[in-house]
Amino acid sequence: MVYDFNAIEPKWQKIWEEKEAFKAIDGSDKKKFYALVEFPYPSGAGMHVGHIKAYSGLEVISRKRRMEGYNVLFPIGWDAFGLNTENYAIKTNTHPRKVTMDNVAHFTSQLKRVGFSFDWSREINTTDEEYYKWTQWIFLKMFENGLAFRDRTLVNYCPSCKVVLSNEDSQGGKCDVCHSDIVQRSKEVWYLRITEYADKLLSGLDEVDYLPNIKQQQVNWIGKSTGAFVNFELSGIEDKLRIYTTRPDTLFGVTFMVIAPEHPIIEKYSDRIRNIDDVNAYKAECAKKTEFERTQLVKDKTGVKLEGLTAVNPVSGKEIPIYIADYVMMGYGTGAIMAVPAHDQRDWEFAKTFGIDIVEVIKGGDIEKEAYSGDGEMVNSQFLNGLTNKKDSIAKMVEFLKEKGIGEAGVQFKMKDWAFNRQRYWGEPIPIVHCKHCGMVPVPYEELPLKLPNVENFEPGTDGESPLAKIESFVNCKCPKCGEPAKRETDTMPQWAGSSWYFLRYCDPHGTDALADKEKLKYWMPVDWYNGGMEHVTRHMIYSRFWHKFLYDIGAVDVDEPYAKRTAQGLILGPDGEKMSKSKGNVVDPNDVVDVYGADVLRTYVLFMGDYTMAAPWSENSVKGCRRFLERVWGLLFLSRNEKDNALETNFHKTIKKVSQDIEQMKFNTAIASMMTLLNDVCDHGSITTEQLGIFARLLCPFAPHISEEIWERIDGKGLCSLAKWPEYDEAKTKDDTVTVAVQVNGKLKNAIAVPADADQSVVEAVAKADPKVAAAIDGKQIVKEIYVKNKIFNIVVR
RNA sequence: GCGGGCGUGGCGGAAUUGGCAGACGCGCCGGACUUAGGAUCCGGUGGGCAACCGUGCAGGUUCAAGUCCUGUCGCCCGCACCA
Repeated sequence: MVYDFNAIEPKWQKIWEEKEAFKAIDGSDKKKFYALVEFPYPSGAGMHVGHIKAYSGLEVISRKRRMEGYNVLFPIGWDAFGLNTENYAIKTNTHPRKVTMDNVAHFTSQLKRVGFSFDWSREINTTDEEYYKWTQWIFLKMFENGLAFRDRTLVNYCPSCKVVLSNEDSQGGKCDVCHSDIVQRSKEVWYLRITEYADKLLSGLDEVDYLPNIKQQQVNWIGKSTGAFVNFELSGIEDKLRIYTTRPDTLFGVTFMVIAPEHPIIEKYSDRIRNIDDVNAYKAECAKKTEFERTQLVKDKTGVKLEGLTAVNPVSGKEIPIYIADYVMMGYGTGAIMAVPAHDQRDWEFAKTFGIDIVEVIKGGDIEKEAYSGDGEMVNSQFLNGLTNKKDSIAKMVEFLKEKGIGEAGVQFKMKDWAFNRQRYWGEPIPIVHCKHCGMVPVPYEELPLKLPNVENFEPGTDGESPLAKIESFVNCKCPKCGEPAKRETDTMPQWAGSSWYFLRYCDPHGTDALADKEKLKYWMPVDWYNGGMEHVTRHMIYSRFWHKFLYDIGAVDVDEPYAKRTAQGLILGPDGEKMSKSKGNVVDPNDVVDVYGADVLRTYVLFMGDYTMAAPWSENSVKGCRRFLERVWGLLFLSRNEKDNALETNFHKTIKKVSQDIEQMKFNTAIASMMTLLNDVCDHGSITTEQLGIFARLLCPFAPHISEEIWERIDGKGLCSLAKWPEYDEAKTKDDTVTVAVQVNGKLKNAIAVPADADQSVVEAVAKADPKVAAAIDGKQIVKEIYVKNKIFNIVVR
């Protein structure tokens, strides 16, 4: 009988929904398990199979946990604010809210067809007023605590999207949304002081179980470095030039200073700088380039010497020149460096270009050829001379600097504060009022949510001005503090705001008194297992950990790290091996696969196609292989049923063990492979017991739940297969009675022999030597050594 | 330049972490059943007639190496003049 997925899959999806089979129960006595997948951004393109793979991992684990008796929270929602929706809305002249609703409907139908075991009763949407009320609430708390502030600096600006982007959103100098080149411009915008949490974000990694590469990437992004700040005196001026260095021990080798073109000291002492015209010309040239260009194009060192402004090396007392050069960035450290050409390649190149002295202070390299950055004996460094350990020499120098009051130890982070703003319509309004008398005044908590006005024209302004600025009724308001006429902030929050706390809302999606009820949070948090894409590791993952740590500090949540465990799936590449993209036309729509093969085949294939954490190309032929597998599983129902036969007992116990263990390690491909092997064994054997069929259905259920339910029902399994008890194995019964032992002579395989399991060496030896091939190989030779690894290998070394 | 990862049949990928390389699937070859097969079932399938040779390449350690060590080449991802 043919397996009709078109009838069976919707049947079970309906039953699960009616029975609320996957509903998470707040405060249940059962052990809780909170599985989180990254909620999708409902774009107009719909889901592609990559989404299905991303959710299928924890789908399998959640289903297994339920069968193991856990109270599982496996929620889903919509990260629906954002530029893509808004751009699409503008293009099609539809309101973003309408676009969002349509996209959510489309995504929902796609997800439901696949049969994911989400608790749909907890569905959330970041654009709901009752949701973004709390996003605004958190923002106000940050404002109250000095973590949200405005500043005028150079910002990353996307001329195409017409918005300011954070560092995280403009990685590689490209806009994350439209991939246009980023330009830098000076603008006053909102920031979140994430750098204040840099150390906590770093040390928190010690207590969580993230895949090592995920941790490493966050460590690199945070980019902590330890070193020292040193204040250099300027000849004839009271002011000091403050620098940051990781190698204060090389201070005796400093022969010049370099400051960033934007360094304020230039303007301050412009009357002293004799060649100020040249300097300004250089500055102007640098300003034309983006920071990206300045850093990306590693080319010849350029710069201009400041005539009339010099510094003094605080340890040698020598007067040294100051240059401006674009290889020093205003955005890192103090925007000024002490240059040690002998031991820093960039400084070395600069010194060579400008004919500056190169003084060796660490022995070990050839500083004529290149800078030497390795370890070695300190020379030309007075009280450091003779030290060979970097740690010692740094410590000694820092101590000296501190004693003399010219410097102190310090740390720097590569991570910068989070530019938290969009000059766009489709985002959470920032709940701040600008008052002439009172300055920036927060919208009172009881007035939240500050609703996004419903307007016809939401096109962005021409010069980085938010569309909200055009809406008089929104902009003009009364100051909450003094009551005088005031103006509302018109920037909205960036894409990442709503997703920075959504996992908390799932714990209490309909609560009205707090972002989530304290008791419910206590029960569900932290997230036990979070899976998502590598592309979010240095964006969403960092942002949400930051918000959560802040909420912990103000007592809104009880644990400081939100995610106990984090894994990441690999991409699904197109059939051509390229990354799936609309422009390449290699995107596979899950609906098309479900239409032809059914949901179970799709689910099984995305997990069978390769290592879950690695990229793998889509292959329609391999999809067919999974269909064949499931159809043969279906055939088990019609195989002869011999209830007394336990010939395959070992095979079943082995498979239960393998599947159980592999799922925990996300080795879904080998879990499925072992079920295929078992199926082959059963088919070869020609009969199965009802109990065994029940075991098979339950093992398969997390992967292919529809067919499993149907089989379960037809063999009169009790209740839903999805909630039936996960099969257990008996370790003793996973062992075969006889095992094959490979026999080698001098490490070369001669034959394989069958011996009783756990046989002694004497037994194996006797059987091995009786084997003709082995006997021939050792005939007339002297046996030097015999190595026996139980149940595996017997190696005879002869001479 | 820094950080992370990968390299195994025609293809996707396995290999209990040092113990029979190529599980499982795809594809391919042969056969059966068929009016038909791009359906299904059965058998075969790393290379070589063979001894043997085979995990990017070259060494090394070991009774034994895809796995460990040294060197080297290639590819992918992230960050990038970070002082």
